[in-house]
Amino acid sequence: MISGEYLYALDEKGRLMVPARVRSEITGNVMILTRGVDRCLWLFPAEEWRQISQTVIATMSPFQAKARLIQRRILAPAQEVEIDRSGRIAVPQSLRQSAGLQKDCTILGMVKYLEIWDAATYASYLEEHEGEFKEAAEELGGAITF
Amino acid sequence: MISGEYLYALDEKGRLMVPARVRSEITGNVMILTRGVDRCLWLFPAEEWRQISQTVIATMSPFQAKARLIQRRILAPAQEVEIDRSGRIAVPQSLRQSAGLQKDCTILGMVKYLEIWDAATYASYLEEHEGEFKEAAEELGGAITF
DNA sequence: GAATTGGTGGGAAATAGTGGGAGAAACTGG
DNA sequence: CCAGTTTCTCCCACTATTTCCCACCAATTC
Repeated sequence: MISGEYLYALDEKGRLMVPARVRSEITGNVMILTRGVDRCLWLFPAEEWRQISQTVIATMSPFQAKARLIQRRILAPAQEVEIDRSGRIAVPQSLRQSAGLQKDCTILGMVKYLEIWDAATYASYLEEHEGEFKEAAEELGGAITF
Repeated sequence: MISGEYLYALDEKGRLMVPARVRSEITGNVMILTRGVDRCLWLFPAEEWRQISQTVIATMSPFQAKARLIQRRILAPAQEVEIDRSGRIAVPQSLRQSAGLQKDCTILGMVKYLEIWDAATYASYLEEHEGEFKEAAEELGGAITF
């Protein structure tokens, strides 16, 4: 169960901390980094990624346009990254660029995976979508009570 | 499992790097290069190509127009290319032209094969299809949950 | 305040990528 | 069929990047 909201800075070699809390929850020191659906990166524990990518691949043919699109946008950018002795990963140039990562990054625990956002981008995303969030909350309200 | 998104430049002799990560995943130093379905080239490990082309051929008759078309468009342009000691392939003029490769090329790992795009062409492809991608992702949501 | 854990920076070796030279092969015109 | 020219292929040398490791600083705990 990965959660928490963290702030770390990319260093000059493009490395980023994986929160200690998260490191202690996963097995091994290899994770999978790929583009997320919004302007962020997704960081998966290897096993979670295996399951998701298998599910996606199983429904895909290179001869169908939609399948190619999903594959190019989610599966293709995926790279294995190794957590070094200090608990950091190297974020490849291409991924840094696609999520617009500058220096400060917000890392979000999304239960089964992590999201990596440029801190400023994430702040404005939250602001812009606050209204939409409240609508979504209303909808859920019908199904969920405490 | 070939993945990753890479940026390399065609040099003046028309040569292009095969990413080191990919080279370490395949056996031998011969690959098959052909035209892809969108404005890109497909680069297959020899063994994968053998399987795919066999499958395609098996379902094709030279007496059917569609079959001839697929064969002309995908099978016919295929060429063996050799990876040199520095890890590059020479991209033949005709294929370079058909994918509109200028200088900077984006290479995509598509699990079983690679795609080679002109970097600018690929960037605009992604932009143009981002909306469509998000719709497709919503649909996937039905199939994939945690 | 000493010891442990978490985070940052940077040096050095290994690996990856780039450019270009030289010989081989292919093409062209006489 | 041959000589001149161009293109291709193979290989090597240089440069840039990445990776690995260690030292240090900060924060927390005992």
